[in-house]
Amino acid sequence: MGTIQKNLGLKHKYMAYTTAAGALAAYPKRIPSGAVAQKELDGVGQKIGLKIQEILDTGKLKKLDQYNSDPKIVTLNLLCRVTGVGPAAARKWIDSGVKTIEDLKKEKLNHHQEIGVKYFEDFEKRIPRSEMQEIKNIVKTSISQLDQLITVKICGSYRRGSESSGDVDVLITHPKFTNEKKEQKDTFDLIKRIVDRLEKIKFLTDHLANGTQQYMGVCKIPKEGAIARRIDIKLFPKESFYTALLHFTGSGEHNRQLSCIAINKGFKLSEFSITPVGSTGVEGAPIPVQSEKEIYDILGIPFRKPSE
DNA sequence: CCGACAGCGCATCCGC
DNA sequence: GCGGATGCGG
DNA sequence: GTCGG
Repeated sequence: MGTIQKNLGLKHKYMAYTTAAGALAAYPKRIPSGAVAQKELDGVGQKIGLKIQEILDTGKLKKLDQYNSDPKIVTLNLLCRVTGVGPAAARKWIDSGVKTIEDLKKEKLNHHQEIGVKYFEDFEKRIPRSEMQEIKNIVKTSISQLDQLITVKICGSYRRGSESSGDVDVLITHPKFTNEKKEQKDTFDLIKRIVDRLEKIKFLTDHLANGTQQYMGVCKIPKEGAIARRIDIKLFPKESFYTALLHFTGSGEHNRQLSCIAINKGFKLSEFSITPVGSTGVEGAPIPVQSEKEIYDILGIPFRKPSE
């Protein structure tokens, strides 16, 4: 239900379904009824409570079956799997008769969508940890040849120790790239130089977005039969690096927990900084941190490695 | 009853 | 050509 | 869709 709401353009309903599902999954006991679910679980209200009851009673959900038997919804869900295609573009094409990915190839697409269609199958394949390690080696080696001072971290589920990942999330920083010198970022142009280099060795094959702070593109291990992978490279000023590292290592659930703890203890934690928040709600200057552990220390909770 | 639900970088579109 | 709005992604 | 002001 959540995915459908998202593809319809109702992203907050999507969030509502996602949190409700998360609460349900995290609940240690069996839920005997929709009413109990609504009472016990944060994020489950009347409507979802009734849906839970229906599933308990009948084993299915009428509303969901209705959606799944609606050809427009089925096509919507298909088209939205293409990266670069969202609710607005999908709706437009469905109205003009597009039904399949093959149909989509004949439409006028922007660059991002062209790449999305080109690698449609590849992008849905998981990346085994062994391949992530190969990718990490290529990226690290190549970047260190460019400038030894650049710090490179592969984040996401890989950093948490997962046996497979959905994409490659690379975080970088440089001691000379600070908030103060950020204004010169266009001349500094670290990302562009890195992208050039990785392109030259045939690692990056296509680009989706190529800015001064953020790159999104496609990479392949340069060997026969390799699968195309989505890769992001993000540059953070050194003051923000460890909060960013924490944030992009996740998980999303872990981020929400930390954020909640931070608020309770009078801080605000984001990917950019950790700041004190006074009782009046006024936000203070960011607290400098030089490791992830220091952030845990500030929050007064024991440090847990990403893999925990 | 009604707004928040994160905020932002990049590509592209739109109006001028 | 330019500034702002929109779509999209993570 | 859910929560909270």
